[in-house]
Amino acid sequence: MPELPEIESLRRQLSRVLKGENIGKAEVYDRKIGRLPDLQGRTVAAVRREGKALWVDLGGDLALRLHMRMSGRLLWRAGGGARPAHTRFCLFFRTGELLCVDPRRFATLEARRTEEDTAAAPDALQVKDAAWLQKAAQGRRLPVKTFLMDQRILTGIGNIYACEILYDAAVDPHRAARSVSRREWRRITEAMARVLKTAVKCRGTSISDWRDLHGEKGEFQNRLQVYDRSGQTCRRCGGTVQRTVLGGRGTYFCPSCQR
DNA sequence: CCCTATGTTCCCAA
DNA sequence: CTTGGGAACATAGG
Repeated sequence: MPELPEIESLRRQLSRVLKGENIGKAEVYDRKIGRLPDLQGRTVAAVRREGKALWVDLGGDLALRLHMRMSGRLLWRAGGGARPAHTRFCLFFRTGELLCVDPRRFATLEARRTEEDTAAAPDALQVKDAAWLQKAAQGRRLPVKTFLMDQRILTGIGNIYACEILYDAAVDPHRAARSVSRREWRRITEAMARVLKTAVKCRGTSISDWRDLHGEKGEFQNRLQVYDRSGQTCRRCGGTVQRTVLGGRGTYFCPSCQR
């Protein structure tokens, strides 16, 4: 479920709660999520984000890499108590517990060496160069929306924010990436920064079950312009928001003002 | 039974 | 070899 703004919200909250704290023990309840070495006594040095993945640096060369995929959630609680359904692992600290809950079991957890952090593609919040995007899109016939969601090109954008960004930029998500003009790439670049920064400030989009580290809803669902609004009136031009499918994902856009 | 779901990866055909 | 589309992964909810 989580995209860049949701993961960035988790990162900030995790950093505040975990930095400098020592791990008492780690328990994995679902082997499918991954395996862990003995982490007893390890200290959290930093929490970083790489696209939609979280890195928990544990000093030395050791780090945990966590990816929430579709339904993963992290929950911090000061006290103990019964584990929620679908809890996949737990890290215990003197100050509380960090639980990972993931109904669909797509999330991944791995212990890795810090140097294995091989960030190849730039973070969507760092991309400010329309010319660079246009170059990357050169010759590509795939829909511009699918292009923006390709984590090998740039990282962090998922289905909701791809829809919102293209709406903000007034570009039709079906357009072949290579057909997008420089002016349109400029609009997309600006929309990307605007939408993602605002969504981070709102601590993400709680459309169904996204909750932050402390179980709180985000606020960006109140500011969505197209996502999940099919059949409703476009706030910009009065047209009707349509839903189509691109790359197997529900895609929302306004055919009258996104060209 | 059908469809949908904030993600990634694999397979296949062109 | 590259590109793009679709299925698969696993589970819950409407």
